[in-house]
Amino acid sequence: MLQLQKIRENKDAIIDALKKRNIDADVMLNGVLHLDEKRRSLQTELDSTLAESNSISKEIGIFFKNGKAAEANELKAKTTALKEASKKLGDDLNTTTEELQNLLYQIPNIPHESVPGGSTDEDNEEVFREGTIPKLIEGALPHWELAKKHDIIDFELGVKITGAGFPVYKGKGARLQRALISYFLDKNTEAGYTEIQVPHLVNEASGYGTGQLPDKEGQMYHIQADDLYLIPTAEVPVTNLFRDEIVKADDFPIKYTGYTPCFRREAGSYGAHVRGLNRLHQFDKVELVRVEHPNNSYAALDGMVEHLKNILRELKLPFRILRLCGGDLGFTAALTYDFEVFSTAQDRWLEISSVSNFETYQANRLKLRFKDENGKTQLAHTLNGSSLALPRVLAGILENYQTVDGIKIPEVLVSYCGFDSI
RNA sequence: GGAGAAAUGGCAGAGUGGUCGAAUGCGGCAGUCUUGAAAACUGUUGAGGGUCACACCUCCGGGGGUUCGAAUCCCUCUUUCUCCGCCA
Repeated sequence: MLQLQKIRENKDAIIDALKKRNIDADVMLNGVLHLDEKRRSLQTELDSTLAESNSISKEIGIFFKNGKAAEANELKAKTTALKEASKKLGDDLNTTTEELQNLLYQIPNIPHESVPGGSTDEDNEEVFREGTIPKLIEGALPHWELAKKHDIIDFELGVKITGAGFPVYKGKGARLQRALISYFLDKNTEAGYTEIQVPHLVNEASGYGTGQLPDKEGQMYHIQADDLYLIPTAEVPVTNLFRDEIVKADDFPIKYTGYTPCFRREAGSYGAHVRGLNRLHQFDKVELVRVEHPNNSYAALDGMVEHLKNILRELKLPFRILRLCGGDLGFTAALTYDFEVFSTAQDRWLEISSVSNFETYQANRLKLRFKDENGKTQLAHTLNGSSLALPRVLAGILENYQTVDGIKIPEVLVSYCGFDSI
């Protein structure tokens, strides 16, 4: 959520910046300013009404104490009108505040100045590429064929017990999954991230805190009986640990990593691009979350990018990094880098990580603040990134590492797997 | 799931209808003393709205109510604790 004060001060600059997202925010922002003005004038009016009735109440108290009931009762009569007025003003104020809030929820984050214009993923800007794309053996297979051939992932079995998009990992497939999770967590904790295990279900307030609600209402699984949501990413529970918190400036950098399954309804997905592991309703992911001082958040983002590069180098997977264009940028992000691994057998790039700086956008909703050098409280910056999303890394490994003698396991994973080929 | 108790500032904990945004202690910060530190002493120390700055307003788990006036009384929800039941 954007800060009201910034909208008041920089309306035109914000409208301009939001054009990168291909939206015309003119009407929305004017609506915000109008409601804000209305809210403040109602607040002022209510405050003075309350101030008056407060002081009368005090006088009444004093009269009663001194045994002057007549005078007290005379004053009581005066408060009736004030009470009615403050009730009405209070109701109006609440309505206006709610309208204002709802409007603010609809305005996405301001893209960072480095975000390129554009509307689709084709307009994303490639900023880095590394690794050689391997020449595949004769008759190389896509991962869903390999999974079947070696009986390591069973998609049909998942359909039977749950539905499409819920695969069952078996034998070496399951073990490889577990190996990847351990390997990622180890790399992250070595880099100073604290490992954490969090609930996989969150309440509504957490959904609003990180911005999945109301923007992505239909994309989360919702358990109606208990009004809880299955997490679409560990970002939600981990970042919400800091909801309504005021941290100390010395606490920075705050760095967490956690493994969770992720649940996504993916309503509206279809076609060849969702085959196999490419798009699932349930998948595993190891996540990085950081809370940073505003002065340091972009350095932190760069640090996360470098960290992920190292992991992909160790896995020896060819990858590239994209800076997302305005049209492809997530609702809450100011700047996002996507990491993609090249899937040789599918001849396409697969997104395996998304690393973002949200600046104060999430913090404003979360009320995540810190005391700065002058003892003033101000909003912190939040960041997160996948390190990494399992299924597509798995797909990349299966496809890129296939040989005539089976699938080789990347060297760094052998000790985690306990075998070197499938 | 059943019965009872409770929820107050960073923490502990007082406060049962009126000068209570809240005693006191601890912690934090600043200062005095000290070569320095510790101890001791002094001061200071919640959040949000509003204002150029004050004033002023709101917040004692959430929501609603009673009252001129609510941390305090009533209703409701949530959470925690104790006991019982069930259980990985």
